[in-house]
Amino acid sequence: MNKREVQASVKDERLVQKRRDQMIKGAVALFKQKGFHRTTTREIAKAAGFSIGTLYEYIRTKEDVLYLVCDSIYDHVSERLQQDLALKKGTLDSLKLGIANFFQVMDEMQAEVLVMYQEVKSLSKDALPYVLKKEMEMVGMFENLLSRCVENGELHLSEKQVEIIAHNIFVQGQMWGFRRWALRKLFTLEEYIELQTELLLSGIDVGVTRDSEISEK
Amino acid sequence: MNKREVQASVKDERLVQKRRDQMIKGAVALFKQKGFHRTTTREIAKAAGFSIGTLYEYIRTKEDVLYLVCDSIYDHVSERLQQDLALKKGTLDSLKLGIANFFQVMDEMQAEVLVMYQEVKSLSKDALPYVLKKEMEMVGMFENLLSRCVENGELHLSEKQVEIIAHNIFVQGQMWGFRRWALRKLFTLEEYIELQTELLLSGIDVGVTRDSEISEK
Amino acid sequence: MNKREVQASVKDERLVQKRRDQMIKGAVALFKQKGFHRTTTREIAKAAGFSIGTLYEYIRTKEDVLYLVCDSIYDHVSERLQQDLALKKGTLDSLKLGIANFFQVMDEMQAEVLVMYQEVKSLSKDALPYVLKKEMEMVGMFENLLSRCVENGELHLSEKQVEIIAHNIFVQGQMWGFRRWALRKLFTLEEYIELQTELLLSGIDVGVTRDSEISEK
Amino acid sequence: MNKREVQASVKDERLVQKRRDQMIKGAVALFKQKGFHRTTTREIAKAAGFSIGTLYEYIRTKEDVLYLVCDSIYDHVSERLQQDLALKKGTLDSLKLGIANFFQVMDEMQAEVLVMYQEVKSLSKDALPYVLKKEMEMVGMFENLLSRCVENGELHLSEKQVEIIAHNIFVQGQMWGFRRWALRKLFTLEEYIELQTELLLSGIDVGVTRDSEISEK
DNA sequence: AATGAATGAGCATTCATTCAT
DNA sequence: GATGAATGAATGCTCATTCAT
Repeated sequence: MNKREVQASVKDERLVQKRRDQMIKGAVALFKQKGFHRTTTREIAKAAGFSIGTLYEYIRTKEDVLYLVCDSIYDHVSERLQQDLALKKGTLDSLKLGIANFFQVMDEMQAEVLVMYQEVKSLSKDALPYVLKKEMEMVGMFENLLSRCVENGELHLSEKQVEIIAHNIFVQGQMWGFRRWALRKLFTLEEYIELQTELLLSGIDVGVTRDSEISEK
Repeated sequence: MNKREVQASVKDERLVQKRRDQMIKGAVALFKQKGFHRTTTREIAKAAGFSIGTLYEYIRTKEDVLYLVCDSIYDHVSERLQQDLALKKGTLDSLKLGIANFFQVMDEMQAEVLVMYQEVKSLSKDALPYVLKKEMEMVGMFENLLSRCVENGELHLSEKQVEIIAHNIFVQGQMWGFRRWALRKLFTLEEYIELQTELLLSGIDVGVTRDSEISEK
Repeated sequence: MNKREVQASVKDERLVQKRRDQMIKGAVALFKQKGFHRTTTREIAKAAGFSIGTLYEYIRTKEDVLYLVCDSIYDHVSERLQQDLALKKGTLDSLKLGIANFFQVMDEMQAEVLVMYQEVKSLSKDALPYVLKKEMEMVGMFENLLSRCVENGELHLSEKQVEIIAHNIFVQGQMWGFRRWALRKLFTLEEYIELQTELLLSGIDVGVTRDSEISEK
Repeated sequence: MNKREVQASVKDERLVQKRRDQMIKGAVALFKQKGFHRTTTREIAKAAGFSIGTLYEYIRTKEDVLYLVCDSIYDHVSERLQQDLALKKGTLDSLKLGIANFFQVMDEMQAEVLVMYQEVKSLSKDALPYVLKKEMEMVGMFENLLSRCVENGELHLSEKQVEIIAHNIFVQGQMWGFRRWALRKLFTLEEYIELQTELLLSGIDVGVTRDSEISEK
C-alpha cells in the first residue's frame, strides 16, 4: 500500500483502529488549543481516555500522533470531495459545485486544517513527503475538474493556467480556514464562495480595456 | 508608539539594535531549519555569535526572539512595498507593479515568511494581536492600490470585491513563499507573476459564456 | 482538612507517603548541611534515593520540599508532646514533665528544628501562614498546661503571665536546639533542663528580698 | 586587630568606608525583604547607588556583603549596649536597665537582627566563627552584669545560673525581634520588658509549694 | 575609580519513553 | 492488553563575577 505504516504493539486491527480514532480525536482538540509542541503525550492519552502506557501500545513516538492526525484529516477531506465530485463531470456547474464544496469542507474542518498547516513541518523527513504528496493529490483533483471542463469546451485554458488555477482554488480554500478571523468580518461563507467563484470565472472588470475592446467591434 | 517593546537590560540603543539584528538573522536560519520549538536558546545565541548570557541581556524570554523575528519581517516587507508603491498611483500599471514587487519580496524573504506563518501562533496572547494587526495593514496597502484604480475609473469593483481581491493578492503572494516547493516545478517566479496578474485582470476565458456574449451583440 | 496539600502526580497514597518520607529524610540532612538555597533538587533526589524525574512526581516545586519538611517536623514534635502530656494533667509534675519532654524532643530533632528556623521565611506567602499557625498551636499547648495548673491552684498566674511563660518555654526549647553549639560547653541537656525548670519555678534568688524574708522569721 | 578583613581594590580608606556604608544600608533593606539568597548583587549595587562594577571594587564575593552586614549589625548593637551599661554597675537597677535597653535595641533593629539570624549560616566556614564569637561577647556582657550583682550581694547565683540566665536574657531579647509578629498581639514592648524582668527576678508564684513552705514554719 | 557588557556554569523543571506488574 | 511509576536527557533562564574601556 501507499501508506507509511505506524507500528503498533497490539495485534487486533479492529482495536488498533478504535484506539487510534480516540487518540486522533483527542489530539486534534489539544493541538488546536495549544499546538503540537505544547501538547504532552500524557495529555493526549488522557484526552483519548487511556493511560500513557496504553498510548504507547499504539504508536512508537509522539510524532506518530501528528502523522496520524494529518493523515486522518486528508482522508476526511479527500473523501468528502471525492463524493461530491463524482457526480456531474466536466461541466461548469460541477466545477462551481466542487469549489463550493471544498470551501465548505475547509470551513467545517477549520480546526483540523489549521492544525495541519501549522504543524506539518514538525513531521520528520520521513513522514513529510507522504503528507505533501497527499496535498498534491488534492490540488490534482481540481486540475482534473478543470481539465475536463477544458476538454468539454466549457473553458479555454492553457495547461499552465489549469495548474495555477487549481493551486489558487486550493489556497483560497485554505485561506478561508486560515484567515477566517479576518475574512469573517467582511463576508459570510456563502458570500465568500460566491465572490471567489465569480472572480475566478469572470475576472476583474477592467473598465478601460473592455470599453476599447467593445468599441473596436 | 505602537510597538510592543521587548525589554533589554543593556541601555545602549545602538548596541541593542546591532545585537538584535545578529540574533534575528541567526534565529531565522534556525527556525527555518527546525522550527521555533525545536530551536534552543543556546543555538540562537551561538548562531548570533554570542553566549546565552548575552542573549538574555537583550530579551526576556525565548518568545521575544520570535516576536522580534516577526516584527522585523513585517517591517522589511512593509518598507519594501511602501517604497515601490509610492510612485505612480491609481493606474493599472502601478497595481501590476505593486503585485509584482510583492511577489518578488515574498520570494526573497521566503525563509522569513515561511517561519512567520508557521510560528505566529506560538506567540503569546500578548504579542499575537500586534502581529495580526501588521498583517491587516499589509492587506490594507493592496486595498488602497485597488481603490485608487477604481477612483480613477481604471477598474470597476464593488467595495467587497476590492476587499476580497486584496486578500487574494496577499495570499497568493504568501502562497509563492509557502508552496514554492510545489510551484517551482511548474513556473519560474516571472511566469507565476505574469500568470497571476493576467488571471486577476482578465479572468478565466469562459468559452461558452463569451461566445454567447459576443453573439448577443 | 486544614492542610495545604502538596500535589503529587502519583496516585497511590501509600507510595506517596513512602517516597515523601525518603525525600524529607534526605532533604533535612542536606538542608542542615548547606541550607535550603544551596541544596539542589538533584541532590535532594539523590539523597532520597531516586531520580529528579521521580522527585517531581511527588512535588510541584522545590519549595514544596521545604514545606513538607517543616510540616513533618511539626507533626513529629506535636505528636511527641501530645503523647506525653496526655497523662497527668494540671499538676506541677505534669508541667515539669512537659517541659523536660519538649527540651528532649528539641534535642533529638535538633537538625530538623535548626533547618526549620533558618528556612521558614523562604516559604512562599502561601505556605508561611500555615507553618506559623502550627507554631502558635505548639505555644498553645504550653499555655494549656499552665492554665490547668492555675485552675488547680498549683500556680498563681495572670493571663498575661501564662502567655509570656508559654512563649519563654517554647523559645528556651528552641534555644537548646539552636544554640546547642554554645550551651553544650556549659551544660549537659539534663543540667539545662533542670536549671531552666528551677529558674522558671523559683525565679532568681534576689538577695535583698530574701533578706526581708529571713528577717520575717 | 580582631577583624576578618574584607579586601577592597580601592585604596582610599575613607571612600571604602563610605561605599561600604551605602552598600550595607541597601543590602539590609533588600535582605530584609527577600533574604540573602534571593537578593542579587545587581540589586545590591543599585540599592547602594552604584554599578556592579563598582560594587566589586569594594568586595571580593557576594558573601562579603553578608559578612559586612552582620559585622555592622553587631557593632551597632554592641555600641548601644556598652554606652548604656557603662553607667551604674553591679546594682539590680543597672541590670534592669541593661535588659530594658537590650530589648529596646532588639526592637529598633528588628529588621537587621532578623536578617542576621536567618542568614548567618550562609556565611562560609571562614566567616562564621568570627560572627559567632561576636555573639558570645554579647552574652558575655550580660554575664558580666550579673556577676557584678552577685559580687555586690544583690543576687545569689551559682556560676552556672549566671551563664544560663545570661543566655536566657539574650534569647528573650532576640525572641522579641524574631517573634514580634506573635508577641505584639499580646504585649506592648514596655509590657514585655516589665513582665520578663519581673519573671526573671521573682520567678513564678508557685502556690502549693509556697503554702507548704509556709505551713512548715 | 567607575562602568556595564559579556560570560558560562549552574539550576529548576519538563516530558517522551520504558518496563515491571 | 493495560497501567502508571520511574527515568534522565534536555531546556529555558539566572546571576556571580570579570574585564576592557
